Amino acid sequence: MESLPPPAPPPLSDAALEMIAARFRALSEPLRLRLLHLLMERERTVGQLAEASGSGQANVSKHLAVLRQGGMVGTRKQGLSTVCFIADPLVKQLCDLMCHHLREEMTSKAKALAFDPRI
Amino acid sequence: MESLPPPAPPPLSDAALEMIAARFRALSEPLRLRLLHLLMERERTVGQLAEASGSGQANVSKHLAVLRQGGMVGTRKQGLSTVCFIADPLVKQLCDLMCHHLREEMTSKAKALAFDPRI
DNA sequence: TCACTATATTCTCATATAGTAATAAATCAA
DNA sequence: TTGATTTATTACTATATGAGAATATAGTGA
Repeated sequence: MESLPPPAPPPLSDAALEMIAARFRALSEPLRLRLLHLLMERERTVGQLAEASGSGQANVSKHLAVLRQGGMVGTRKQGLSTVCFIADPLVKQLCDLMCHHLREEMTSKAKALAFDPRI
Repeated sequence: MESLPPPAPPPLSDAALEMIAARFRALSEPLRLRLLHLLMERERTVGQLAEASGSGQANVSKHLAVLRQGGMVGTRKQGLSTVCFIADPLVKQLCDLMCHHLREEMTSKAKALAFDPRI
């Protein structure tokens, strides 16, 4: 069983690390996070995402391809349009965790500033 | 309380998205994940991480700088050495979640293959 | 069939990043 | 001080990636 120190993490092959890294990489672009955020609200077509995000159609389409390949976004054809939706609820958990991470760091930095407010 | 549709996500500024993306980006490299994985086992010096990861010293040092800047790894000087450690337990949660995400996709793909084992 | 529309793809360019080698900086021992 | 050791930094190269323009593809309707 586990002894006192941190439970030993399971071994991880290079291939597994590469796959995990690829998924984090899919979440490492602001525009892709913006698209995911918009999709958490409701399903949208590619065109709607382009307009709502303020980015070009080609660019949005390419970023959506990355998210689709990462298993985070799904699509279905509806007439001419491509309707996009969040395919994996884990995406929201990941982003929430990261937001929490960020918030913690910001508040700790704010505290540090409060101790020395000469800037 | 919550109504039926997905709870509306809070608004997110471009600046916030950029910061979140930067943190995911820090986790988007296989070598950095390898370093984190080694550090989950126990604290290690830069040199130990270089040897254990099989990468060069300069490269490991640069990747550690990224992880430190992302608030994921902390360091302290101990004589000549720099001892590195996981600074934020959230890192493990994030990686566990992503592993889970990956595992789900793999098993679903495996099932898909099992339905048509002609390859 | 012929436009028209929505999306995907390709091409090109600029920028970012990983890796390595060389070097600088800091610490310890003799 | 001199020399050895550990880490950080810099310079360089190769590759990856984001953005936009142009084009291709496919569905829709006249």
